[in-house]
Amino acid sequence: MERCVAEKPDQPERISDAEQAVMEALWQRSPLTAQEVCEQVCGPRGWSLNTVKTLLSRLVTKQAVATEPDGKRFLYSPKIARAQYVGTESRRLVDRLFGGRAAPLFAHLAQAEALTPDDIAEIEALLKELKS
Amino acid sequence: MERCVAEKPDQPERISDAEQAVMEALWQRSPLTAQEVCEQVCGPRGWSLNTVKTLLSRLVTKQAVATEPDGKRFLYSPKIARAQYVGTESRRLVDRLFGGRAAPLFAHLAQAEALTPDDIAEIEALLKELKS
DNA sequence: TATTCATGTTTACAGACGTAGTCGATTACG
DNA sequence: CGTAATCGACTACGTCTGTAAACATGAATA
Repeated sequence: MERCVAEKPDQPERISDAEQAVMEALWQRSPLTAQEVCEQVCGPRGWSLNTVKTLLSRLVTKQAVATEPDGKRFLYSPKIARAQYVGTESRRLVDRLFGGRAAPLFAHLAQAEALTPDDIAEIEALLKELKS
Repeated sequence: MERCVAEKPDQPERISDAEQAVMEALWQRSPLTAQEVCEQVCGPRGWSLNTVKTLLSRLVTKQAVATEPDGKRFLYSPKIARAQYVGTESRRLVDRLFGGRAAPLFAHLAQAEALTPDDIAEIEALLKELKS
């Protein structure tokens, strides 16, 4: 009887810090096996393959990555785009810290000398484009 | 013998989401009693006074708020400035998501129509100032 | 075929977090 | 003085995270 199992607009489960590292690997290239993901991240983070496998399955549960069987193993690929992730995360920050307005964030970055002259130039260019 | 107990540059403990709500109250006005903090936040978040008290003590442990005894109760005040908190948090985001460069964050916000014309005007003004 | 290897699945476990109840001391009130 | 209200301290407990070990299973190999 297929009773409505799909609850669509399930706001995407948060992706944790460690999980993000795995996502980054997949966003860079995919599909990958757990092994291959490990090759990308185990070194830098000092993780074991097991850790990566755990993170991958959690990400599958969270619907953030998809699996496709390939012989005895799985190939993993991201199911959400990096841009989307970046979007919700930065929005979260802007909401939490700046009452939802982006200008104060910008002001803060500027003040905190977090903006290099290059950044500033780049942003100016963007602004010009926005106004056209 | 005073064996180096002070470990100074103890990178400031993360402040959680719920804890931040308490901090916001204290940043707005301080010192406050637990009671008063609750008056600010319990309503909106549907918390009990106990919850606030727990959060306050966790914040004290984290060295994020200071206590000053006042008769039988305590007065709480922030020990870290909001600007500092905002600073580390936004830096975290920029690092995690944009490889530490602020321009891409800006670009993203712009693209995601998260920038109102007002924002844009404001940012232009800021830029002008930065360049002077 | 018996063993080893690779791989996904299950279980583990400590620490952080959200949310709050309980306890013990102090104070205020009747 | 006895009792209720207040307040901080301690305890609780389920979930999420970081990090992995143990297990099951099928494939490769000796």
